[in-house]
Amino acid sequence: MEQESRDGSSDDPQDRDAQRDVACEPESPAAQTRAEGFQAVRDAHRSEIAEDYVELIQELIERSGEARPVDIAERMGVRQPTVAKNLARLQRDGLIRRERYRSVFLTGAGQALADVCRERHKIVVEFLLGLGLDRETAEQDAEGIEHHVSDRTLAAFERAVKASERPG
Amino acid sequence: MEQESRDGSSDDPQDRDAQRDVACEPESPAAQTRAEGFQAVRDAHRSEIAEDYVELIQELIERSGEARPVDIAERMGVRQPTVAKNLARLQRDGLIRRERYRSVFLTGAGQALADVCRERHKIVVEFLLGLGLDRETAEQDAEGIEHHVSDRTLAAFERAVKASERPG
DNA sequence: CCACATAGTTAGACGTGGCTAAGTCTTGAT
DNA sequence: ATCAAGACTTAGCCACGTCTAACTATGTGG
Ligand SMILES: [Mn+2]
Ligand SMILES: [Mn+2]
Ligand SMILES: [Mn+2]
Ligand SMILES: [Mn+2]
Repeated sequence: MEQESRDGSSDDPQDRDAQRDVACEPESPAAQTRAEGFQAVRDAHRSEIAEDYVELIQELIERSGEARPVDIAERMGVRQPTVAKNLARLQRDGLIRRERYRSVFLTGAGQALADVCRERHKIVVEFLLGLGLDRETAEQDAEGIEHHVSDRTLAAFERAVKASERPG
Repeated sequence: MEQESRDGSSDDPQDRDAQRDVACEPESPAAQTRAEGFQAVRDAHRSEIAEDYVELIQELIERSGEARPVDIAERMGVRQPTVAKNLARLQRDGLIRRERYRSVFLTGAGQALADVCRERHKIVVEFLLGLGLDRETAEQDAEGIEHHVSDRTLAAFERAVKASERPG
């Protein structure tokens, strides 16, 4: 149970991982590379609420003229005080404007974020539909997947959507 | 700013959403369906740590004979006390066994979960690779996406992987 | 056999994001 | 003009998941 006993001859704690990687099976990312992946997931989680809220707020405003907390709560599937707290964070982060007892509006930054998220959401949904999934499954899975799709992967999704729409 | 003013004639609060859906643009899930999607994402987030940990623990045991907290911490990209707390939750939930100052082992339930997660992880990675992504991007995005892929979507991914491997 | 490096634990802080209960504001109906 | 219903806020609770600082156990090597 001591840090060098499994690696053999190394005296330097720095090269433990390199040693372990060559000593074992071929397919495994370096520990640090792996850690970056998990870090990226944690980062995505921190922006997820903001992204989903501004997207929904934008849609509510377009479709019904205003975004009321009660409607946000219903569509997010949470209680009103939860929405209140999250809206306070969005305001703190400069994504929305609001006055007490009034509906919510997007700032410029909020609009910009909403535009990006809506487009990304649309691409992910269409990609999943192209795989043959029903709309409800596509929508539900996209709601989670969208936050974990890198630019490269989103581009790949977009290519696949175009490829299956154009020549079809 | 009152709950019925936009829907027209309804007196019954229950059918607000149906009314709104027909009144506006065609493509938008019902509020409740949408809420289920967000709920599914929140549920996935609650099991995510457990899934990634048991998967990593299984791999460490297979590759080096034991799973030490310090190695988990390095690969997860977090500090040791974070691992300690998460392992305590895993133990509470019956996924791992451990004694103080010793390494970690999976229970039967932990093994079963790890098996499922590893297989799912592999399918998602291979699917992304099949889209033409580099291995590092595929691994990193898969680390997040894997937790938001329903059974149906996973099956679709698997079909796509087989289709691109077999005839190629 | 003992010291020291390393691993592991504990304590305590913090922010997020959920909830309930209870209060306050607004507004349409009477 | 009032009032009741619904929307919004506030207060306070909780669990999770991250961190730092400080302490304790382990086991190897001198
Ligand atoms: Mn989403
Ligand atoms: Mn979305
Ligand atoms: Mn993962
Ligand atoms: Mn994984």
